[in-house]
Amino acid sequence: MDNNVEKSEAAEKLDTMRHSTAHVMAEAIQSMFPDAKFGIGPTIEDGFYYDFDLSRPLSPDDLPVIEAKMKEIVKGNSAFTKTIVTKEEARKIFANQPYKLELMEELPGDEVTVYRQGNFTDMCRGPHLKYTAGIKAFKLMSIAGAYWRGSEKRPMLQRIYAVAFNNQKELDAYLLAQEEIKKRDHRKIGKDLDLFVFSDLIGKGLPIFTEKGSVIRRTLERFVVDEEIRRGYKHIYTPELANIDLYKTSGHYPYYKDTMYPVMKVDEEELMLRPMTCPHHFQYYASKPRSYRELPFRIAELAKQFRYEKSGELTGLMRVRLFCLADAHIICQREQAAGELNSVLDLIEFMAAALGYKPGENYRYRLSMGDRKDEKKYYKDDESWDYAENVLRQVLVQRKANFFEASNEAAFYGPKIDIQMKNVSGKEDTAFTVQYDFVMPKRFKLTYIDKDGKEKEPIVIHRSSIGAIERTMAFLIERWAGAFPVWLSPVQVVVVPISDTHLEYAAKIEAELKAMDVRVQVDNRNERMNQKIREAQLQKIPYMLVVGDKEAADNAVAVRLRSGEQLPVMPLEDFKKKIRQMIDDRVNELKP
RNA sequence: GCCAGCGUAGCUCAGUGGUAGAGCAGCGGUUUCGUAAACCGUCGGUCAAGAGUUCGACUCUCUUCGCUGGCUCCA
Repeated sequence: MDNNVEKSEAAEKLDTMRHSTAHVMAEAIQSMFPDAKFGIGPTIEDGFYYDFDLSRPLSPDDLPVIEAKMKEIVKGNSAFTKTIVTKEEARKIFANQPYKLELMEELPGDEVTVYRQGNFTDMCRGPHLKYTAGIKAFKLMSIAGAYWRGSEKRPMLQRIYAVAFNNQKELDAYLLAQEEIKKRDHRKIGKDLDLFVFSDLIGKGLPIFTEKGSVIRRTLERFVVDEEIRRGYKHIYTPELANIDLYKTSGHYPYYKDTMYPVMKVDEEELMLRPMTCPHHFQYYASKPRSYRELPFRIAELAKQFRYEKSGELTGLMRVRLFCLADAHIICQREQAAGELNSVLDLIEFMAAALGYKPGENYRYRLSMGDRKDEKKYYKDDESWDYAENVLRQVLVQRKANFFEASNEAAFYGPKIDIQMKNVSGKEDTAFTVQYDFVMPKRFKLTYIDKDGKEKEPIVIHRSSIGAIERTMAFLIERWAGAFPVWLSPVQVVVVPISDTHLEYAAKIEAELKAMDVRVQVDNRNERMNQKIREAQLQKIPYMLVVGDKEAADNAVAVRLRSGEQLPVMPLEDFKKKIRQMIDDRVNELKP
């Protein structure tokens, strides 16, 4: 407990120092650009940023100059002084600072606090250090454009991102850690391990999965389909192209227009590439009258979806323009919702565990609520919203799930539970999602005949078990830094014959492992064993079987793990049994 | 899409107004090897594309395309 309090005090001190560093950066900017207009300069994880409106664009070459100026200011050791002024006075002080004025007018009360150091004055809640010399170790990292107040319709300011720490050692450690993080980037590993590529002729945001990448993808897809069928889903195929009226009926069209590809006119029809699967699945449900006995009606599909993403939003496999969602829609009675939600979360947790994700550590739940006041964005039906939000929350609470709530993150048709995962650079993204929907059944007039013979309206749960395959692969690559669990490894075993005389025995091993569906290769190139081992290591192949005279004579294998560890020589039959079991059990360790 | 930066061989990178370089990979040999790089030879680039400035452009300017970091958006 005490430890925690101390920690949070230390964190607060660090936060104050970072915020003061932001002011010093602003002062440096002011000295270089006397007519600079200042936006906001908050602290963020590891540091801070500040937004400026300047007479010319900043270039990365400016950063060292600004940094030097900042160091001068720190050395000058001027005091941070706090004054409370009336808004009337503040309007005079910030007469040339339109952004500050805009912010001030929105603050409650008649007074604002103003901090000054040197000849720089800023409107700021504080707190700040006493003197600039309290600033220890910082580094300006990058410049970026950022819309004022996050709105595309407002001017774009120039933002400088910076990090700051208590001492140089911590800063160095941070920078080193950043280097390590870059090495895990799925785009780099995707290239190194030859998992996916892009072609300018095909188009941006449209990846090609190489043979190796396709092995991973196929393995994931089979895993999902098999597991879902086992859990009572009907796995189906629906068209990736549909009449525009389908999305007008669903109500998606007005919300999704901007992310849908343009209409294709074919004869008298207007067709669209689908941006989502739900309406397709509803058409299957609606193909004939349904009984309450058929509910919950669980429809699943590995569904390709097409969404126009702005070019600047595309990132490797993380964000693409065509993705394959492990999608499903559960049509059920309202009273069945809690039970179904629990099964869905069971499935999701099962899948996540198989991929090596631990709840709380690698992912957390976000209960995403709607903003009832925003009637343009969310369907109006307070009773249904209340019911749905309560069911979702109750399920999470009862499961003792690690979750937090977020407002204004729901779908237009209902609240949802998002499974939030951090990518390698700490950016959190929605990996999977579970949505409660009380709108679509009305739109599509979905019904079932209840016990009493009357038609009733079901609700729908939209859910994804492992999300979009592309994004999930991106997360997986970064999670394992390319050293995938055996069951996912594109090549599971490489046989390394010591010399040409062992090629025959190597081929025999290959044939036997292949016969039991193990992904195996013999490295029969004219290279030295060391070279072959090195390359297998770099390719992160889990098992290397080194075979020479001894092994051939005993029908044995010397097993080297990609960790570098060497297992005692074992009979080939033993290795076969072991690896088969490792794959079947989807074990995340290599050592049997 | 917006702001800034980057784009040299399959990969990693050097070169900065005077007709393009290295290592690895590839290919051809030699070598037959006990746990992370054998040796020799050789192929490979209209320096992202197009236009302009210049006696001359990979190098300077503009446009387009792609990528990166952000913003906006998102599975």
